[in-house]
Amino acid sequence: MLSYTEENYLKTLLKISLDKEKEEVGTNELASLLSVKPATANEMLKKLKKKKLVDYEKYGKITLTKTGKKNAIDIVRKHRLWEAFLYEKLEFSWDEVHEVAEQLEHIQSEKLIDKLDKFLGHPKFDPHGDPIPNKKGEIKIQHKKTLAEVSVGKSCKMIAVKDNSRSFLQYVVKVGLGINNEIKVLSIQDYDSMMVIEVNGQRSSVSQKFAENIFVAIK
Amino acid sequence: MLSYTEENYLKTLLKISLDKEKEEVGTNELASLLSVKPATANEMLKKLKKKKLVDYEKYGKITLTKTGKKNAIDIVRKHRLWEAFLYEKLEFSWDEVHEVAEQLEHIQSEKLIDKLDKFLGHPKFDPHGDPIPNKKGEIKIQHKKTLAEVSVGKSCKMIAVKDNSRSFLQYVVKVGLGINNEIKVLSIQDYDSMMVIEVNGQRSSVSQKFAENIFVAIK
DNA sequence: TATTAAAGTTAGATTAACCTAACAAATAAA
DNA sequence: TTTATTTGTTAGGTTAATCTAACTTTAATA
Repeated sequence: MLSYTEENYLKTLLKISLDKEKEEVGTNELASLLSVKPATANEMLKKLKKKKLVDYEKYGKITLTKTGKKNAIDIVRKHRLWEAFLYEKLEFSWDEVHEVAEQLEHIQSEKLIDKLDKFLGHPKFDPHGDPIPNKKGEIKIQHKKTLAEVSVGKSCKMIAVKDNSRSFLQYVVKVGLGINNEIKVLSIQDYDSMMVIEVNGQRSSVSQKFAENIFVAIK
Repeated sequence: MLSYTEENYLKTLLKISLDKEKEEVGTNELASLLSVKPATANEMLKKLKKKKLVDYEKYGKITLTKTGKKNAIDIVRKHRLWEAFLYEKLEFSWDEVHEVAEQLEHIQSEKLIDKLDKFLGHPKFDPHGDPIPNKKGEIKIQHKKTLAEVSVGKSCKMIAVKDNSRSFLQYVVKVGLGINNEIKVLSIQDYDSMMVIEVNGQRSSVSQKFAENIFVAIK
């Protein structure tokens, strides 16, 4: 049985390795994502190594073992199923679900998750458009493009967000964006790559940083 | 903000004071209900006193303060709402809901509970027949009789159970009993108060201890 | 390549929640 | 009312997860 804390370390390690193809998981980055000091993360890594959940040598690379990864994926599955529940059944807004799911993902009951999955009709994506792993731990990987890669004059459909932070999501809402919305790229500024986009008739100017955090399907 | 552990102490203190009218909450009993040693409970009591959640003097009585009680009731509210959810929406059986709700009751999100309450249609009772406190912390107290108080030849309706342990609940199910079932008391043994009861045509012999843990409404 | 900067590690301390063992107070029994 | 038993408390120790400060290794840069 894993502690709440151990689960969070595994989850974060998985997130780093998925988010960035570069695969370079470092103690400092891990620590900063978990809001702890590097020394703390280092200690936990030793503990997780002893438990055979990560492969790790002093000053070396950090990778999840097969077991570690399965555990991490299970947590992600729980997180996303809860998000779907909050959004679809309890009328939570898009940018509110993450925080509560951070707590719910640690509830220990296989039966609960199976039943929840069934209750929701076996959803494939969470409210942010991220795929929900199945019980076996398989994830449908969709190699997604970001809004930043769309060229002037083209249209696309928003399918997910990269950043799940509340501040970002609220910004997204403010621009009038949501999952499945059509986005038209009206212009791109050469100098700083600012984009003017149109969503449901609403025009907005967005930064490159913003555009890089919106996943889209190009028509 | 209360820790998981502190919440459990408050909840248990409330349970003791409600279950038994005698009101004698002792360190040992508290400790045993929480599966910790008396020394541990004692330490926590000092901590809760400092936080003004319990009133307590050395060797004296333990009582919840107003704040402590409100906190405890909020946890009970969450617990029972989650039980109702598990039972009604996720098809958990009657005897399975308690354990999972023990975890879910600690999720911190007022909005979540409000939404859940609404989603369930503001239920007044949990699957065991226990009243769900409202948001203000008010509980509909139903001074309930137990099956042990029913006399021979009389009929009654089961409305709740006193003991929420899995073993007891499974026994209840085995006897063919459930909330709202009609029970007829066919005979009571003078010597040891064993009862023969009939439920949906099924006759069973039950001990006094069993009968004392079934709450009923007498017709 | 030698030096500096960044990243990672170790040592020693702290806090919450728990323990055992010894002691003190209150209550019940003789 | 004195003694024995139960109940409650204190002291000192453990573990998980955190910290700061000092140190070491690796990587970057001059």
